Amino acid sequence: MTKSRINSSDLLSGLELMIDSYQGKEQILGVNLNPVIVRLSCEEGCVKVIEMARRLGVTADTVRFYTRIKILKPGKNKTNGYREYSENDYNRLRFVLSARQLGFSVEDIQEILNHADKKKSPCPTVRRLIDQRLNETEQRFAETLQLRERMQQAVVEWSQKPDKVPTGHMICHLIEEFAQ
Amino acid sequence: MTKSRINSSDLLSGLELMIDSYQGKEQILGVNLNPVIVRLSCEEGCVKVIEMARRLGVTADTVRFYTRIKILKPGKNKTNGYREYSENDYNRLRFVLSARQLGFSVEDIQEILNHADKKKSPCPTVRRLIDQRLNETEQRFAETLQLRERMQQAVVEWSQKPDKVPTGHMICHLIEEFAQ
DNA sequence: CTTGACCTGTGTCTTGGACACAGGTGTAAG
DNA sequence: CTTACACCTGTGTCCAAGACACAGGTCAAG
Repeated sequence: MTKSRINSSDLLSGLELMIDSYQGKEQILGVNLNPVIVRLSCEEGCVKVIEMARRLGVTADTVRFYTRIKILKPGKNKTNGYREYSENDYNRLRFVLSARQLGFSVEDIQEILNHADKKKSPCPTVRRLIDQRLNETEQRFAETLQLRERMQQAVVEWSQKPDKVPTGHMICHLIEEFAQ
Repeated sequence: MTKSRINSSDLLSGLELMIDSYQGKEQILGVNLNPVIVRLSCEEGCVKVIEMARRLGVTADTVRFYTRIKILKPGKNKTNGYREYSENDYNRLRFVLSARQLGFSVEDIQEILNHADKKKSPCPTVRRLIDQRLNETEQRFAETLQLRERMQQAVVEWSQKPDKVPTGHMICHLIEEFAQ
C-alpha cells in the first residue's frame, strides 16, 4: 500500500504541527530531528500514548479511553504492538476535548464524528445536540442553585441550634426539623 | 393462617400510625391502636415494599436499594419471605430522604445513622459533613454556571455562522472556532 | 386453574474516565 | 549480560444512586 509510504517531510511537518500547538520550545529541538531516523523508528505517526496525552494536557488513561471506544484509531507497530497516534488522531482528540468543554457527551461526539467521517456537515447535529445539552445544563444549574441555597440556609439555622441525642422517633433534629 | 386474615381496621390504624408520626400528632390517635390486633395482622410492622415506597413518594426500587445496603432492616415474614417494614424503618427512610435533600451522600447518611444507632449525637458529624458537601456543591455550582455561560455563548455565536463540511484538519468549525 | 399483581434475590447498566494487574518491550547502567 | 526501570499492551473493575431486568415464588380474584 502507498499508505505506508509516507513522505518524511510530511511526517516532520505533522510532528512540528503537533509540537508547536503544544507549547513552545520544542521548535528548537525540532530542527534536530532527522527525518530518516524518524522514519526508521516508526512507520506512520510516531506518537505513543503518553506523548499524545502530554501534548494535549490529559492523562494517558484518557487517551487510552478514547482509543478503547474507537474515537481514536491509532496504527499499530507490527513489531512491538505499540499504538502509533497520527496527526489525524491528534486533531480528533483536540476536537473531542473542545467538544467536552462545551458540554457534549462522549456519545454526542461519536455521533458528530460519524457525520464528519462521511464528509457530511456535522453542524445541524451539533446545533440540535447543544440545544438539548443546554436544556439539561439549565436544569442541573437550577437544581444545584437550589441545593446550594438549601444547604447554606441549613448551616445558618443550625448555627443557632444545640446538638441533641437521638430519640425513638428523631434521628437528628437538625436535619428533621429543617423543613422546606 | 391468621396472617393472611388482615383486619382492615388494623391496616388502617397501621397506616394512621405512620402517617401521624410523620406529622407529629400521633399521640392523639395512639389511643386508638389496639396492640393485640396489630400483632395479629403482622408480627411487627405491616408494610410491604411497594406500600412503603408509596407513602414516602419514592419507587419500590429505592426502598429495595436502601434495604440492600442495610440502611433499612425490615423483618421477614417466615412463611413467604416478604419483607415487613416497621414504623422505625419508615422513620429512617423519611430521615434518609430529608438528608438526601440536603446534599448528604448515602455514605454520609450511613455514618450519621451509625452514630444515632449507638445513641450518640450525630450532630457534630452532621455539621462537619455539611461543610464538606457545601464546599463541593459550591464548586459544582461554579462549574455548572461557567459551562452554562459557555454553552449559551456558543449558541449565540453559532446562530450567525453557516454550516460547513469538514476538511482535513477541521471537523466542525463551530466547535473548533469557539475559542475560550 | 389461571391471570395478574406483587414479592424475592441477584446481576447488570448508567458517565467518563481512573486505577489495577499481568505480562511484554526498550534502553541505559552496572 | 543482567538488571532496573519506565513504558507499553489488553482487560477488568470501580465510582453514585438508584433503575431495570430476570427467574422464580406468592397470593387474591374471577
